[in-house]
Amino acid sequence: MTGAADLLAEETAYRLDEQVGFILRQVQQRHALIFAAAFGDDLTAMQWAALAKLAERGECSQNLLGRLVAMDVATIKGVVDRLVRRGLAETSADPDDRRRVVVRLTEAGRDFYRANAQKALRVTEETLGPLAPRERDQLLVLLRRLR
Amino acid sequence: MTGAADLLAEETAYRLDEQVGFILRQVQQRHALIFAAAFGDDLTAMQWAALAKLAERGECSQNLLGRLVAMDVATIKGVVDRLVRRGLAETSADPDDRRRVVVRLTEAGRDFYRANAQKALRVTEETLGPLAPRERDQLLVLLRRLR
DNA sequence: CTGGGATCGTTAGTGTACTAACAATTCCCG
DNA sequence: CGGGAATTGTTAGTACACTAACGATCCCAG
Repeated sequence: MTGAADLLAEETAYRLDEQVGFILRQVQQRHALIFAAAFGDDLTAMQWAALAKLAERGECSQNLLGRLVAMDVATIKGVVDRLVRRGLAETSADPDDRRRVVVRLTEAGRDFYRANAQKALRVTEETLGPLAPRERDQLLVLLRRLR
Repeated sequence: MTGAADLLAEETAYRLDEQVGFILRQVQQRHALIFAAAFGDDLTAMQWAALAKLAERGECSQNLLGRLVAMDVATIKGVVDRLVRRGLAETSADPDDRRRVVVRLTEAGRDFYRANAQKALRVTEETLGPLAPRERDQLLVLLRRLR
């Protein structure tokens, strides 16, 4: 069990194409393409995520929103700024805690959400398209454990 | 089977937390953290990917390298520039095709690859840590089909 | 009630990612 | 062989993503 086999084991058996991180990035790329094809110049996936979370939970502080959509403080600020610029969200000072900025959807934001939620579901659908229903469940179960 | 159930079906049953794209992004974030913990300020995952591919295949044009590591022309340029700035890679004009820039590792680049390939494997290992061996295989098979 | 620690938000800096427009080559077909 | 099409690379512009440093505010223990 020693000898040549050990030498091979010591060789750097590193193949980029087999590493999860590399594959993960490519799956993300494909998902981004599908999303962009569906939403075009209207909204990015990040902006949609923030908007959808606001629709789901109602208004909340910018900081909390960031945690809910897994964006750090610097990133969520940019995303909120762009949603505001597009007239889909608005911000105001929290009277109870003057550190806080409260973010909420505008009427246009709520309309946009209602008009596009189905389309967003189809993006997920198309992303998982190559898999059978059972395989999709399997994948989601496994991915969730790596979160 | 009609009535209230139909109304519910028509409701936007969109839950951000259940969408592949959202989960995928969080898994990527965790992987990036693990990579950064292992490689610190030495190199980003992108730079490592390009370096590893160059080690695997030897020199090649910047354009081809980009395709091999799934980065578009603008992105691969930035990554190569940073590898060159760190002294890990170098570029030269291709005498046979004057449009092309040939990229190759320096001696320092090859040393860095040999010194860190095992560490890169451990990053993959740790990313997949929560899964049993059989589950890891399952995940990779499914992910590859979504590429 | 006060002072130190935690929280919230902004800014600056670096590094992906992608698009679009452009210039320089090279290729190939008529 | 000549000229349009395709390939290669650069640049500019927008949008994530994270770190670090900073100021303002809030909270709580002594």
